[in-house]
Amino acid sequence: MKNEKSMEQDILEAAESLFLKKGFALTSTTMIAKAVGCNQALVHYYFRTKEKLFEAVFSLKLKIFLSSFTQIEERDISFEEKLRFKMEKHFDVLYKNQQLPFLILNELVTNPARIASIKEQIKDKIGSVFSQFAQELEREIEKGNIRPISPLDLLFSAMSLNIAFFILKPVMLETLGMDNEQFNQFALKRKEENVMTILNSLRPLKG
Amino acid sequence: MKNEKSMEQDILEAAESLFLKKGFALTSTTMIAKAVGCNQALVHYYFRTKEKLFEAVFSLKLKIFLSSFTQIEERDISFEEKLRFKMEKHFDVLYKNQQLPFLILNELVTNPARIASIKEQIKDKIGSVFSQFAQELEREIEKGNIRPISPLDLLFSAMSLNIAFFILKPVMLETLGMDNEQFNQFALKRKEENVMTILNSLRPLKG
DNA sequence: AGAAGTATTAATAGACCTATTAAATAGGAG
DNA sequence: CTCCTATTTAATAGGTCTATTAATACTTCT
Repeated sequence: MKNEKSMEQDILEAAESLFLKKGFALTSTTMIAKAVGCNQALVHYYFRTKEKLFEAVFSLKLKIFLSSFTQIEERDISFEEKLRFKMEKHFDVLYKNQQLPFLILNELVTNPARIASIKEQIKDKIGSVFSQFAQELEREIEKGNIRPISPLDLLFSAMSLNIAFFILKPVMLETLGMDNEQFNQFALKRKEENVMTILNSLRPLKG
Repeated sequence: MKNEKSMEQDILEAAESLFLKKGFALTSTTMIAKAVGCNQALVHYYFRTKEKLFEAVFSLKLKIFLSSFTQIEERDISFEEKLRFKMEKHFDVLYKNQQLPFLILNELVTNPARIASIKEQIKDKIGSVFSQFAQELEREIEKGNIRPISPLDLLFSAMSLNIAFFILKPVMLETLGMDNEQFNQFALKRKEENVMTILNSLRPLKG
């Protein structure tokens, strides 16, 4: 009947859930243990320190989060279509990990030391993906299909719209009086709206 | 020689700075006292509890933050111009209070109870401003000057671009290896880029 | 100067947290 | 059954935090 997976896995999952909800500082190993239903010392037995446990959770989540960027679209489709797919993929990943952006930001702000390790994980992959993206964008601009814009600005705008939506979720729930179901409903529309906003904004200026 | 303002004011300011940097949970009254150079008990003497001290800081900051929305543009200018001014104002307020979005979000996530009081402060003003905005937008869409879009979506997109820029500041500093000066430089360009992105995206679809 | 009030400090209670240690228990191999 | 190892628990040291209390310094008024 019971979850026979292993205590270690249970602890990891409880930790993940709590870290995502509360962040590192507000989650205690005592709370994690209580959530699992085991002794608090056991948390330390498996992961030695709270810090190490957090890293186990965090690096896993970070990989998921970055996957939406690093995947290269292989099919032979237009730049705009590629951009659309990337944004949709990005949005989907966020949708499935709604608290993740907050967690990342929270740790970035409160414990910037942690950024160093992130940087390493990101650098290589992102670098090459970005330069390819920049190249393709450049070409489109030259062809006059797209208004002049720096690749960084474009990437930033696209990411901002998606990320902000989930970051601002708690604001929305409260101020608009939504529940989770309504929010998810809204998210479906919002995904398309974000894509539209970016694609429209890229149209060349005059004619 | 010394700052003669009053200890109370000093404490408030130190608290503000620390709360903005670290958030509520990671700021201790001991740290605040140390920053001011007074005894820790004094912090409690003036503000009774850490919670009350935080509220003093927070509600003040919140008013500043909301001011960019609630101000109505009086001049007789086009809808697009109004939108441009509002976005620029919004961006400016964020620029002057760069850590504020994070603080608000942080407290919203970790202590949602606090949202209740925010809601009250927001509701009346925002409500009327929003409905006027919606009305004007509706008219522009009917005239064919702007593609169909819900006022909520538009507001959200505009806010998202601005807020995300400052929320993501720590990510940028690290991954792009910027310093504060470079970030501020980038912000100037980014303000215009955000406005452009929104305005361009609003152009009617076909012709 | 001295009394009365305010501002500030030192000391500490009580709660909770992390991490460690040592002891209890379970389950398999011989 | 017995030993061995891995898992789990109880107990606790040592730290930090908030809040309170009692004592001291500083003002002001007479």
